[in-house]
Amino acid sequence: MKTSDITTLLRAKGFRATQGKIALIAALLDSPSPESIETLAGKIKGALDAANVYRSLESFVAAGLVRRIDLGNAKSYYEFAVDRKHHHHIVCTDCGRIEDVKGCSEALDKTALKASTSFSAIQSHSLEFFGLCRPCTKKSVR
Amino acid sequence: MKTSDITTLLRAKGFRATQGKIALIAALLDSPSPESIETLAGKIKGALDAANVYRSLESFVAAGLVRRIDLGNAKSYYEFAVDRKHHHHIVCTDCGRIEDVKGCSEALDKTALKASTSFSAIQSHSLEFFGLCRPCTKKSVR
DNA sequence: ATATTAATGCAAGTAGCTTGCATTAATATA
DNA sequence: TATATTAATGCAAGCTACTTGCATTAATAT
Ligand SMILES: [Mn+2]
Ligand SMILES: [Mn+2]
Ligand SMILES: [Zn+2]
Ligand SMILES: [Zn+2]
Repeated sequence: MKTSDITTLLRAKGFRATQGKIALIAALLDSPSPESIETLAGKIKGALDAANVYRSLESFVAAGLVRRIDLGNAKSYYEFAVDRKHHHHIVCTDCGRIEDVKGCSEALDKTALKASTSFSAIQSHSLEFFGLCRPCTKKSVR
Repeated sequence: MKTSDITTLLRAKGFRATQGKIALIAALLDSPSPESIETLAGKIKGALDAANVYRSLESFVAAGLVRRIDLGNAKSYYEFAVDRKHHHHIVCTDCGRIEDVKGCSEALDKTALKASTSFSAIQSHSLEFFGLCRPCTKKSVR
């Protein structure tokens, strides 16, 4: 995706195409897996200060450009969402590596709702796996 | 579960049966769904100060007495784990109500691991649903 | 009863995130 | 192209959830 496309995307959602927001979207596009705010801030090298990295990411989530991922470790992670379907992740408990787990059984929400006694609708879910990646498995055997 | 049983349980895991730890376990036993630390601290009325509520809960998790649940909202929730199987939760996005979702398809981990290119094992997963409970659905229609 | 040491209370510190506000820069308008 | 408008920004201060250090206390072992 070129800078001009990012500009178009931002304007389509009502944002101004600022240096900071363009750099942030570019950094997210550059990442194959969800990135921490710290990492994203590093990638954009001061194009936005910390407070505005937070502000911009949340505004992107509200606009549907980006997804916030919760990996159970107190930090928020973000991934680009446009034309990228809902999916899940595996996190290595040793080194932190994150891999996409493509796809999602449609039945999950239905089954959970059917089993529920007090809920009338399920809007979303979060499913994250925790395990050991091959490099870390080798390390621990060594 | 009586106080004497809690004492036995704590000692079996190498803990001393202190007033604070007994009160904390009792509070957890009293809760049908995961509780926030703030709520637990309230329930034990000063039997432990805040720092030791954190310390004790984490030591219980390490000992397998308690599970930490992540509901995507920056806080940790805890639920009693002994003789209570792995399961999931639905959270009401409006009022915060939490309900257990019993059971878990064994296939989840297997499917994810099979699809993965760089992981050799999956140890656990977190699956939480977000939706609207009946009372809140009614409220929003009104 | 006494010794040992896990557990505790208190205070200070940290990480991740939020908010207020004056200034700046992106866009709209002339 | 110049000017007006206001979204976006930088900076500073503040907040919440949580952690850590350490002297004291109380649960258990002897
Ligand atoms: Mn992903
Ligand atoms: Mn539960
Ligand atoms: Zn899914
Ligand atoms: Zn499960």
